[in-house]
Amino acid sequence: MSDTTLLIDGNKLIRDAFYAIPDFTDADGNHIGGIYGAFYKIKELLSGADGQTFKITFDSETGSFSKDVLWQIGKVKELIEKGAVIKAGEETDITDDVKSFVENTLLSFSPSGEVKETPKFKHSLVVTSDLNEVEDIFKRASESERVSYYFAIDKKDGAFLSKKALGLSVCFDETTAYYIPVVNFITADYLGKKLSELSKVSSLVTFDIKESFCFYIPFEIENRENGYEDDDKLSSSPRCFDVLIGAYLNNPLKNDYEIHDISKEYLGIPLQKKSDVFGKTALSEVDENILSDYMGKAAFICYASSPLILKKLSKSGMEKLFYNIEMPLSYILFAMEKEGIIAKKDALKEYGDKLGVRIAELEKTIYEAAGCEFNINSPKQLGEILFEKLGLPAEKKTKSGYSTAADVLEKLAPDHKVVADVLEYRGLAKLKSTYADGLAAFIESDGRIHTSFNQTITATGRISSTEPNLQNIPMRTELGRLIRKVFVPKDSCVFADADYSQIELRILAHMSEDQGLISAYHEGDDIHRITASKVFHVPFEEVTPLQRRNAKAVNFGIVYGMSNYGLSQDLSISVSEAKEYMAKYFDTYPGVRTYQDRVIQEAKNKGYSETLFGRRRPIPELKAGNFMMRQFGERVAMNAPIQGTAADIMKIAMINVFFALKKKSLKSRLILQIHDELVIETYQDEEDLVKDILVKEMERAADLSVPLEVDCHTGSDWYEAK
DNA sequence: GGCTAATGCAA
DNA sequence: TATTGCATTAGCC
Repeated sequence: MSDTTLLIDGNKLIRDAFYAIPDFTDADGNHIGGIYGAFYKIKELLSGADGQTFKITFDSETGSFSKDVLWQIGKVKELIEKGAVIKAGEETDITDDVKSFVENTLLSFSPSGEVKETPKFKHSLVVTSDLNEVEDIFKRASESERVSYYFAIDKKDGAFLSKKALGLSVCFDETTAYYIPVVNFITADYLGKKLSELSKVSSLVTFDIKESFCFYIPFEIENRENGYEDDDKLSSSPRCFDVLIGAYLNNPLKNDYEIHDISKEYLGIPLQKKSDVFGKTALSEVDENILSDYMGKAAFICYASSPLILKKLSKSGMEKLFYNIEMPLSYILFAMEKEGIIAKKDALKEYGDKLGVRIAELEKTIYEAAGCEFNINSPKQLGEILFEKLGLPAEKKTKSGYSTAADVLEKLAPDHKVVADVLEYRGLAKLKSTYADGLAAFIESDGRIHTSFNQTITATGRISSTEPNLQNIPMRTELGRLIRKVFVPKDSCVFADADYSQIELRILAHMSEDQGLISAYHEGDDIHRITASKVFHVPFEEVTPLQRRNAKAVNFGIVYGMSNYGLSQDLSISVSEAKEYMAKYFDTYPGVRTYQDRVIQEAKNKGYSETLFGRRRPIPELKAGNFMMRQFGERVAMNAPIQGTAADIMKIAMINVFFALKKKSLKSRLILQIHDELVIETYQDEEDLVKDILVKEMERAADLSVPLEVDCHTGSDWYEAK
């Protein structure tokens, strides 16, 4: 019997159909090409299999299927169930009933009425590694105003130093994409040189340009010496264009933009996700045809989408933000990643071992107090031990059980030694796993850590840092802060560390135009003390430490759009006291309240908030039905312009500093950015010049109604320099 | 192995 | 019931 049974793998059938035929969407915009294609294929199969039985199954691996495909698989299952003449997973006779069910289902998806065909790739692909042909491709490309390219890059374990180019795709009109594998005479070096030349005469477009800077430097960067300029005079000359950065500025809320997202959003063309095409295979192991096909499509997408992305940027007034800040910054971030920072492996190990000893002691003590061994790192187990076995007073807080968060345990610690021990254990375990052991794993063959600075992640415009995150190295506790001693400059160098003094509050002063706040910044540098003096009506000299601390908390809270409750938690006071502080604050600085009301109203009207430099953050929460969501939206509306403007200013400062170093032909290099702080690995004989550049360029990055102030220190490690 | 929740580090 | 992030561990599927 089995040799006459027609076996159909439903999952594969639908996925293949999804990518094989022109896609259709229904009235709701759902992709249904896979459903249509699958039924079409079934119809074909059945018509040639009279007298046999058939069996359709849906049990093959679906883990790597895209959401669109999975959704369609679900729909097909639903349709089959509804039809009731085919049972999935069971042998079925090919009857007229079955045939007409398939036929009718197919007809219901016919591309008429509410069903419309979506756009598709039109280009043809040319693959060549022939030197003459490649030369010809670049020659013809150089006659085009706009040329897109995309590198196939292999990276071992994400290590920065292991990056290798496998090939390059190029596209300069909508008819053809080229893929040039790296073989023989076509080296990564050669391709880089061709791109460098090309960048003099054509605007180069790609996706995630930071990844390609290790193969070439665009002419506009190579040739540049001046810092940030607030103009658009360069619009007629060739400029690089990163579709990823453009798409991010247009929608900074989207999590990870990938090429298929750009394709879908701007061209309407569905493309398989990179991970669906290549899985976990290293790119160097991938089938050449599959690779070149994907690469060609990537170049085509960059070429075709860039004008649309630019148009949207212009419409939103973000063209200058894009060309004058984000694009040059991208190169600077690359240069910082490439430079990296030395981390002393032995010192890290020693530090970790020391922690390990104390951790083991604490473990023992805690097990004794608990009367049994358990996993202290598991909040579930810890909660059960503390609040059930030992019967401590519990605040049931989390979805899954007791909260064992630090603020809960801190209240119990004075009365219960075991809780104090748990807190100490937690602190040390954190330092060991995340920092001592965690950082050591990222030290590469040059003894340095090369973090990734991500430019297209945050909703507000900040940079983020990953693998490892060098923007959250401990600072507040002495033990944690000691980690910074393992970060050291190379021979003949020191670190210069410069940070803005309260940049966000100064931006608030500027944007709110509150005269009290503005004059406070002209009066002196201890803004918290000044605020305390004004809020509590006491002479500046008589402000108590408590008053200053409270004023500081309010100053910080205001930037986040804080509530009475939030302040009360932060200061461990009652909500009514917190309310009083807030009221006094707003009496002192009435412009701040007016400003907050204004930005909330504007965000409600426009649907987004905006920085001084035109960066937008959409706030859909403001239209939510849920009160809490709307409240959140209001806090975001108050915070985003401030945090975002601070990010803009820092980016401008980085461009100023980078090109000032270059103009003066200094050897010192920017290596870290921590939101309001820059670190330069500084040659000793350049120390004074570098400090001067840092302070001057950061302070002149924006012209506000209050001065921007920068503190700068040097030291022989990061601990000392900060 | 992929995903989420809880936790805690930074500005 | 404070803004923006990222990494780790457990624990579940």
